[in-house]
Amino acid sequence: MINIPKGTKDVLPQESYKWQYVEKKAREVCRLFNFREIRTPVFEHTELFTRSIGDDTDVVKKEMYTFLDKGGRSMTLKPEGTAPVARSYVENALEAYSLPLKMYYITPVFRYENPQAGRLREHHQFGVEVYGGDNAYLDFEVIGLAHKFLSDLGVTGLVLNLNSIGCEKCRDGYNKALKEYLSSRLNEMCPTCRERFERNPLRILDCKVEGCRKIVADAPKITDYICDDCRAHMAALEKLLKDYGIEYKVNPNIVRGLDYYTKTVFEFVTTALGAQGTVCGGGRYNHLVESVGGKPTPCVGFGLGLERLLMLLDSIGINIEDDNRPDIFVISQKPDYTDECIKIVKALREKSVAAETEYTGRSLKAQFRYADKLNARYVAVIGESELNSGEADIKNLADGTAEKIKIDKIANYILEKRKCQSF
RNA sequence: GUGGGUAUAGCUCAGUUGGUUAGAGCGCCAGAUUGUGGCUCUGGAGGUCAAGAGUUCGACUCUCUUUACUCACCCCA
Repeated sequence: MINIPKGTKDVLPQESYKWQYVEKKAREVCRLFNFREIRTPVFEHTELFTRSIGDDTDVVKKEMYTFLDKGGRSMTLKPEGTAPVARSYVENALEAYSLPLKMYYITPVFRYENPQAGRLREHHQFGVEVYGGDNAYLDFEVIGLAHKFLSDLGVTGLVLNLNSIGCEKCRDGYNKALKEYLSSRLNEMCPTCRERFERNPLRILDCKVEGCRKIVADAPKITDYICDDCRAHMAALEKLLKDYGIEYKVNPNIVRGLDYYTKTVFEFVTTALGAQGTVCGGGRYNHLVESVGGKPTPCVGFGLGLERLLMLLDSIGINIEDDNRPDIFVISQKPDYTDECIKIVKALREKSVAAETEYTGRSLKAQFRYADKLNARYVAVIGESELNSGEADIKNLADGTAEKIKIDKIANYILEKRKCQSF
């Protein structure tokens, strides 16, 4: 017996409709906002990620699925969706199209981590990217898209956390101030924070250890150090969010784990999923394109975890309709009529009616039960009398009513019903 | 990488101080006077009790090891 690899999940036939629904909603909202889909490979040259995400991040240091291909090249399964888009943008000279260029993707991503609630080794992200444009309107466009997507799905209880981590200029100054403040209390802090002090002091702001949190509470705030330009950017974004009624909370402690972020960072967070509450995270990355060899091009985008979103929909109790079901199940009264049933079903399918029948010669009752399990809308029994008269009872399984219809008119009957009941 | 928890039927779980043939509910299959589903009733299939070793006359039950899963830390979606 071979098991599924740790941290991965099958999407089974009885639940795939939920994925299809969410993906369809994502594509719809992207169409409304004029974002076009981009698809990139599942694996890339390892260097793409080390250069863009940053050598020093956890993702690159310990979470990548990296392997040598048969030509001895180092390849990595994509741990996130943004860097491959940047690579493609540069490689295909997408700047030649009108900017800003707005793109989205739905893709699996891979990180070698220990799984837990809301965290997998393979998960799926819906993400959007805007290339070319540094003003807050575009940040707002991206956040607004996420907001509309989530609220169209009926998601409640998410809080939009917002912060600015400044550009490199202000971040340098802030890092200096932060380290100065922390250096005297370093021995009171947890071992990981002591390590972070050298590597990435910003991250200490995010520590959950009680002692560290107390120290961090009085630490200098990034908001006091960001430059006029970054400050104005943040203010403009906040004004837009207020003007359009999108609630948010400024959270000076949110820091993202990928080095390419500048200025705006944001997360949509819930408390309903256990420890992993970030459903959607994103921000601005104005130097990403340069880091993969392109011209300076400001960008903004987000990634949204589909597994976490589905978990959230489930916990809220949002009911998604399963529309993967037959319009009609054609029952063979006796196994003798299987050929006739197959013929009828074929004709129905030609007319765009989803039709199913019995192949294994089961009893009438078993076929009814099966049709019921499949959630078929209608059922027709085909036997001697039907074949003689050319008419069959079309039974509505939901309410048990039936109408006598000519067999060659069944498709019309169902298409007519579909029009009024919109299925 | 580090901690805690769990492992018995397809699923959710019972299983007495160690004792003979390991149970229930749901699901699946089949019947309930021979051409009509859902509800009800009856019957059936389905388990190396995670694996290995040990203690014992005897282990699902006790001990050890391994593995898997799970939750949490770190970090992220």
